Amino acid sequence: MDLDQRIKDKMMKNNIRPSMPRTRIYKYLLEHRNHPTVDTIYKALQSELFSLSKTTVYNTLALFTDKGLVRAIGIEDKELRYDADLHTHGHFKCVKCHAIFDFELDLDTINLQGLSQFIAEDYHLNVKGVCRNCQEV
Amino acid sequence: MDLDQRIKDKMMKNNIRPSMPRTRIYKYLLEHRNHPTVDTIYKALQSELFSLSKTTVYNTLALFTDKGLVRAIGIEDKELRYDADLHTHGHFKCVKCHAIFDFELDLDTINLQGLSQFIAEDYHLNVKGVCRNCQEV
DNA sequence: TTCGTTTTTTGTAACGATTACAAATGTAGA
DNA sequence: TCTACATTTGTAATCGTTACAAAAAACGAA
Repeated sequence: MDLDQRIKDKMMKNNIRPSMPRTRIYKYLLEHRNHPTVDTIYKALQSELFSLSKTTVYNTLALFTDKGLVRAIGIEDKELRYDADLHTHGHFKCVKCHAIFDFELDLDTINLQGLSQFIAEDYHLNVKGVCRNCQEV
Repeated sequence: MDLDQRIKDKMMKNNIRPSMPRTRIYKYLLEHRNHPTVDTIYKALQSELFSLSKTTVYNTLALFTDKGLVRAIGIEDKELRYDADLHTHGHFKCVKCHAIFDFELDLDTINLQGLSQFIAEDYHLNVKGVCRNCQEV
């Protein structure tokens, strides 16, 4: 089964009608793991979806987030970024070059006794600092 | 030494001139650990600082954050919240009542091998879910 | 103290990401 | 095809935040 078909199946399984903008946006997120912003996605897809509206990108990402297809990551910027990678991982933001990196994270190793009173649904570990490249300068 | 004096000392130690708005804002943060927003602080202090400007609150909090007196926490909202509690802890946001809770967190228990390439300066663990009160409904 | 300089505060205007909303378009089923 | 519903679109509004320059306050030297 090819990628486009898998994307459609995934969407239908989550009660999302696989319209053209939606499948393109989801495909873009699957193929670009660099945590794009709404604007990045919008600009990238304009050439293939002539009439695409930015509102559609917003609507679609809100829908995806709601249905659990993607995660919104807000790491100190004012604009949200989106991530189709659902496996547990943290985000590192370099304060010098502003790039965002994924890093491996094993939630099981964390002592989360402090959360015993809560029903936790979603974990976001955001770390800021200096990335490898920027350390050399 | 009384609180006001300790606040002034703390500020001067961090190269922050202890002006009236600054000391009041810092004091407010020390006495209100519920992660207030800029607007909350602004409204609360208006009665005692007649001419206070919202810009001053923004400026002051940016300065405090820069000097390491407070931490800005951005937990999925568009507006930042501020926390004068510098001891390591996580933030839990209830998706039902939108309240934000602190929870104890031992960073040493986390396997952060994935960060070995980076120089980490700042950790933010944000968890979303349902708080104790909202579970009962 | 007084003058001149620097820092801080203030108010207004601008910015930018996001949302509201209603019209237009597309889609599915009878 | 017709009808009902879902989706997309464009524009306008919202709202937290920032830019900026003027006003006010604090400081240091003479």
